[in-house]
Amino acid sequence: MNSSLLSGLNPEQRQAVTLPHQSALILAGAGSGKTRVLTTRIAYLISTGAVSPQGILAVTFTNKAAKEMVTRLSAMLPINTRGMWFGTFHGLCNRMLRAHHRDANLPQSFQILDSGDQLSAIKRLMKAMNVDDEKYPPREVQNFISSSKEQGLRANEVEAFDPYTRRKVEIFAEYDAQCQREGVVDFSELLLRCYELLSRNAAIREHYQERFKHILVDEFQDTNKLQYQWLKLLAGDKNALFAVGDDDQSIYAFRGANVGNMQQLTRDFHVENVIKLEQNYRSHGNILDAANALIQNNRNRLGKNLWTAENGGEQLRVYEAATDVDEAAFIVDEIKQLHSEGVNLKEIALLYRSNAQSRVLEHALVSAGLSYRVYGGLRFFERQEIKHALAYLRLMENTDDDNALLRIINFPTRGIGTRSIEQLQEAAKQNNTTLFDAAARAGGKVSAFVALIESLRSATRELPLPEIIDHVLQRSGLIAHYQNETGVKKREAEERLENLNELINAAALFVHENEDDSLTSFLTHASLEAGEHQAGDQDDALHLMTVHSSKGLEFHTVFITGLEEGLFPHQNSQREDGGLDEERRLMYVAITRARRRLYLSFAQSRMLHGQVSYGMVSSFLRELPEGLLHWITPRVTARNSFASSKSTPVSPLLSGGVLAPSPENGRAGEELGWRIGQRVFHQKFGEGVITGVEGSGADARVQVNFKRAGSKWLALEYAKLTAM
DNA sequence: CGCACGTGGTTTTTT
DNA sequence: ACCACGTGCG
Repeated sequence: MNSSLLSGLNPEQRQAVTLPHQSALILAGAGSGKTRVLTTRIAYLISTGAVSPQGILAVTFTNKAAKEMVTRLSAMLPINTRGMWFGTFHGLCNRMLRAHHRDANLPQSFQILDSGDQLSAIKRLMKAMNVDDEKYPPREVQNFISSSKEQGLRANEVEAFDPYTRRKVEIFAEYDAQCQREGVVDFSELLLRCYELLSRNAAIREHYQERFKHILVDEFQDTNKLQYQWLKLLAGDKNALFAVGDDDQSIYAFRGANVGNMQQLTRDFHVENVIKLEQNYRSHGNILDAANALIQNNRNRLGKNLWTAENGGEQLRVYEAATDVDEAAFIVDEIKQLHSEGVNLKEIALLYRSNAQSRVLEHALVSAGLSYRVYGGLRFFERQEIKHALAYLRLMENTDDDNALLRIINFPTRGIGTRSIEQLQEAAKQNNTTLFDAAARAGGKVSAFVALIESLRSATRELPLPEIIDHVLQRSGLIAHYQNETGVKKREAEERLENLNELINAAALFVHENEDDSLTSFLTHASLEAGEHQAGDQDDALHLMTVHSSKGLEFHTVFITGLEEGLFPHQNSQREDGGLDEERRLMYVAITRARRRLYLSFAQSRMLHGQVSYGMVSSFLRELPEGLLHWITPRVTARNSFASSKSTPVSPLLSGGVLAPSPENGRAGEELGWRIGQRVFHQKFGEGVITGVEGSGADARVQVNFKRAGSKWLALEYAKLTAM
């Protein structure tokens, strides 16, 4: 065994890496070397001869994480990583389903629907079923279907006690039937179908159980019920399930992640000792102390406390801005300062709770000439022109794919209108065939389309992948279509042409990197790895992203912005069970992204949904120990008195200006000294902010958004309000 | 067919 | 405020 593998590991990491053949739960805090432990464990198992590389199944959630593991493993051991089963849940299920497509009752070249494809399939089906899409919004139906599948439930297993749900179940059943006819599977179907394959087919199940002696799972706290069942099935009663996760970083309950799987695993697999990795190698002490203090407010934690050998470092810098624009201006100033001190822009992240918040920040950054990258936009394989190109390829591969046909039968336009398409759908239904078959029997322009697809197919049969795509792009008319764009759309079309060209490059790269360079394989790749947004790693640019997408990353300096009650924690989270705890975990994730410097900022007012809204400081900020914080803006506890607020700013201590009240509200009640944005205290309701003023004299009323009690209208004559 | 205008919604997201 | 989507007109 290569003993250098273990050098540099702390005792807990070493214990985890060198565990005997048994199932384990590794509770790995932020920055505790989780990925290192996972990959070193694999390297350890292989190099001690405990298992061959083929005997390992390593599962992650993202392709990026899977790639990272392979890269790090091959740096540790000189092994051929090809043929190893490292991948995402979806990727691995896809692999099994391709290998056993007959047993899974799927065509060999089944196609994968991404969420967008799934939604259009559902809309199309609902139209055919005459379902009122006002009463049953397609998105809701989609959620219903996906979340049912993610619980491991088929349509006939979903409990439906009311007519509304029963109808959705009917749509669910029809949808699955439609997918089956068309030879396509959606994301959750990949998992469910694979689970069913393994549970129903003993021979296949035993084959894989025999093979995968060690199953390792990353980000285990993010697994849903179905994923856990799938893992259990593969583990059987002999194999070792090595799960690494952090319950404090569980931020995906809204998409079905079930933290309870961690507890469940310890029971199901008789895990006696949960190994905790609590030493953090990322952040300075004050940052960790803040994170620890915050997360201690959560109930039902498995429990762990991060510590570091580093010193305390700086205090956390807190800034209270008058407006969102001022907040952005402050951030820009600080970034300029940091940059001049030698901190690279790419070592700085601006985090926010919701995407809409990036706008103001971007505006300020553009004006300041600072380069930045926003994460989480439209991804390469999701672009319209790419989806069109792929639809041609998919239809060539599988003519049953009605989704693909409908996308391109009239794009570029070839005179096949809604009427003709309806006739086709009618005919297909009558003869119980696919749209393509129906089209083959039609005449005129429709048959010309069929001929086009046939000719694309025969002309490209012998060509290598990039040339197939090139041919299709040319002959389908896609290229010509975008080349013919003029006027305002010219620029957009040029970009689309570039992307189409990039698709050929992507195919060339794919052929270079993959053994299986078939079209089916490439199409699968396109669905399952929608592609990182852009390369651009070498540019020195700031990172702008939601707190969610920051998970797993780290930066020298982090700005957590918009720390206002209602925004972060988000308003909508209050309604959901355990919602506030999840928001707190989100804040925990945000804090622990920072290595050296952390800024926390909030604004007294910000533009939200086209309206100025007034918020209070986030309760999360109040949960941080004062001693760790350095208030850059003076800490204000008693605000200007009530009489003076008429003509002076809400807070005279603010550096920036103050919001002008909207005219109609500004007059009303103003003579009493109350105005929008004013912070007030009420004996019964506590702290709040005035969000509306109405009437005058004895009739004057104010609307106050109370932190605890919510929004209320109060008659000024009776209510005892004090300015804060 | 394609554009213009109107309407509703607006937390987080990977596969 | 802004965007995505759908309908109706030229």
